[in-house]
Amino acid sequence: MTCSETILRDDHDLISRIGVPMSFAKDEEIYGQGERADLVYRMISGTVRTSRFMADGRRPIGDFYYPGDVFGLETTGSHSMAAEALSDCVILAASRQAMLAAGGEEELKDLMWDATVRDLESAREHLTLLVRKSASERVASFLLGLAQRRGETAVELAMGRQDMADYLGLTIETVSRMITQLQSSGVVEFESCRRFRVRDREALEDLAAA
Amino acid sequence: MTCSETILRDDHDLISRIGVPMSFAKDEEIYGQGERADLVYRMISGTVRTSRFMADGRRPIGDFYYPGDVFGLETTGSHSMAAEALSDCVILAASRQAMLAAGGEEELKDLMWDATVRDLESAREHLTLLVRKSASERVASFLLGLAQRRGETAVELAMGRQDMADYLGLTIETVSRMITQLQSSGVVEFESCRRFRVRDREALEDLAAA
DNA sequence: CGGGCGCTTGACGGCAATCAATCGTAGTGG
DNA sequence: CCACTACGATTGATTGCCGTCAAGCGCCCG
Repeated sequence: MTCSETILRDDHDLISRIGVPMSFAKDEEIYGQGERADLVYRMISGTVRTSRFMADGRRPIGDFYYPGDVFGLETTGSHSMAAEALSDCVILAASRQAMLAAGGEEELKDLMWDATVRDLESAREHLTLLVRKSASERVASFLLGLAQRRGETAVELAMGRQDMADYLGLTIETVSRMITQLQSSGVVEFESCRRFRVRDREALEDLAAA
Repeated sequence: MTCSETILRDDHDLISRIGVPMSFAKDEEIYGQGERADLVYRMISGTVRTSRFMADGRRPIGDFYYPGDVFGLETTGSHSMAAEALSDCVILAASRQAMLAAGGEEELKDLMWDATVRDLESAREHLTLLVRKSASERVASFLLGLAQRRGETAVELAMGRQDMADYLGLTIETVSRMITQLQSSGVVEFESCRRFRVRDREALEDLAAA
């Protein structure tokens, strides 16, 4: 982990104002499960996933975080999940103490509120995704979600098949099969296994719907 | 829906101070999906479930709320899910306006923060439950959760099999089979279909574990 | 006593997990 | 530059769990 100097700063945001930019390499751990949570992070570039290791090897994924997202807040004092870089990342980090000193309690509260609300909405969306029964619906929803997060037609997948599978509650083989299926029905097109393009948005929405 | 007079009030809580007690009969709707959310509720007695109706008939359950819980807050202005009484209920209701006038912004913010944090933790727990693959693990986790929420050994099930099934992402038949299975292995004992007792807590924890 | 409703049980089929092999791409060393 | 390796993704074959359909049971209430 190294520090970088040339980072765009948005002075309207508390973290952006006092945060320290840090770089993480792919697969590097940002914090571990169980560690004390005294830093708050804001994504500048790259993608991060939070996950928890379970005794039997299953690995539920909490969430993915993209540029602009704030993460690392916990309602308790310690991290219930670990955070890892899915790709090379640049992340601003700021301590609660420093933020209190720099911006005051009010601004810190607002920041925490926004991040928590976002986490809650994300968790709810994830829940409805998991309750959807069929594997194809889950995969379709996931791809659609990515596609509408970025406006573009061609979307880069930040994560590999295993991470998708963990997030969707499926196996990597099933995810792969569903993707193949979506492709052969002409709904999406994978240029490479990490990059796809929506060919028939309406059909994709129908498959994702419910 | 009728109003009741003789309700215990806890004056340390904003809702308790100015809330209006309301009674709901079993299966009565407290608010509907899509309605404007300007009231906040606090359970006094009974149980409430929030759920969303989907086009194909599936009905994901958001959460169950028990005495003491606060619900009805939304991060947007309207209710994304409906709330219904699972049993006869008494609930305190207070409008945001009235709470602002009576307690001030600070106290309302604190209230919303606590309720939102609770919702988030609950959603995360629900997520790990759904990612658990096997039906028996889900049912075991659910029963264990209920058992540790109430300290007692004998637990009353507030909801029917259908609500359990919706919450667990299973069918009512599968839930029933798993319960039978748990019973015949001596882990729990159902005195009636709405009331059970944990016979071997350690075994139940093992089954729920992961 | 009879009807209705919710729960349980049974038989069967389908979908996704598992096991296993192959393919494709990227990275490495000759 | 090209083999060779390694790893992730895909595809195939088979198993097994859970959903579906259907019947039976128990309980409450009229």
